[in-house]
Amino acid sequence: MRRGPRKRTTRQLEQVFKALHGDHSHPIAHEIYRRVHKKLPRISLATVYRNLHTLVEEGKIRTLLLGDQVARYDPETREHDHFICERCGRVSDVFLKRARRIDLSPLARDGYVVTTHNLTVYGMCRVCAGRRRTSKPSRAARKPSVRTMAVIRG
Amino acid sequence: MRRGPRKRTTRQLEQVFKALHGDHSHPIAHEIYRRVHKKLPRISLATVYRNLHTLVEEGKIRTLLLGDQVARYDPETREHDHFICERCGRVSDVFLKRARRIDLSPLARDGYVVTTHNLTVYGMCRVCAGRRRTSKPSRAARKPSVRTMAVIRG
DNA sequence: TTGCTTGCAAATTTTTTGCAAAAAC
DNA sequence: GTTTTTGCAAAAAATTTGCAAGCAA
Repeated sequence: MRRGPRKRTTRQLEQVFKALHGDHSHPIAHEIYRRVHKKLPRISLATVYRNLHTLVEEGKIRTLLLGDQVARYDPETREHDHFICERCGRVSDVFLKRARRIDLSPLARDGYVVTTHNLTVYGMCRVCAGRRRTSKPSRAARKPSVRTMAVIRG
Repeated sequence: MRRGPRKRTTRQLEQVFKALHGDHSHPIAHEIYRRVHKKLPRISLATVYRNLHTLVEEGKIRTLLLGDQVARYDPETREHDHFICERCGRVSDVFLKRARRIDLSPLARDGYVVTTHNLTVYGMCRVCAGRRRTSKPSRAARKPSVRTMAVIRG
């Protein structure tokens, strides 16, 4: 999972990991920077990016590229899927049972060698489904760009 | 699917659509620009982007955000999935039978309202699976960034 | 000490925008 | 003729990189 020189334990690396550990909000790099900045006011965004990459290489966190062209980071490394609320923008972890997951055998029969797959579901989260037409959409985590309206987000 | 003033038919719009029509290679904007540029040497990249957006709004093509933070465009508007070859970078359309697709009912039971979902599969395409360890990976369509090694691309 | 890591600034990459001129209808 | 679209250049937004100085081992 890693090659090259062994990594050193720096305050910056530790804090970047701490900022993400146990969090299920799938923050983007700048949000993580904001969090770490409170502990280490001199840290730079570049260092946050570099440490996020380090953590990904070490398998401690994962990068999520869910379709808004901005990388999100997830400390949940177990296999799981994601649900994106089209109203509030929140990204939730979703654990579908293995048996309920996708049958990819037709691909294998077709000559493809499958290593992994990714499933992202779109719709309304529980909170927003409740509020249905009461309040107007809040763009919580992220601005849903004009484009994302008619997009296949993969 | 559209609002605002009705669109005018320009040579630029026509050529952008032609450049994509019937193509299954999922090109990025710059590749489309390159193609159209042969026909209309004075076209600008901005115009290509604007026309791609127009075509998406009209439902003639789709935007694919598959995880490399670069938008791809697909003239195939029927519901389908994608396979990304981790060796050559090629993106293939994949049509899995409805019955074989994902059972999302657990989500509904959990209070989520599902509108769409997206499935992307990773592995080796037929061509590369044949060549297995003969030739070294070519980064055909796109550079697989270092990051994409340990990423959940969704 | 050695050499990986940081902070800062500048560079990259992809996409969007402002605006006057050109093209559609 | 009026209104949309284009081309060009500049702006934005996200991420990466060069480099001297700082720190971990």
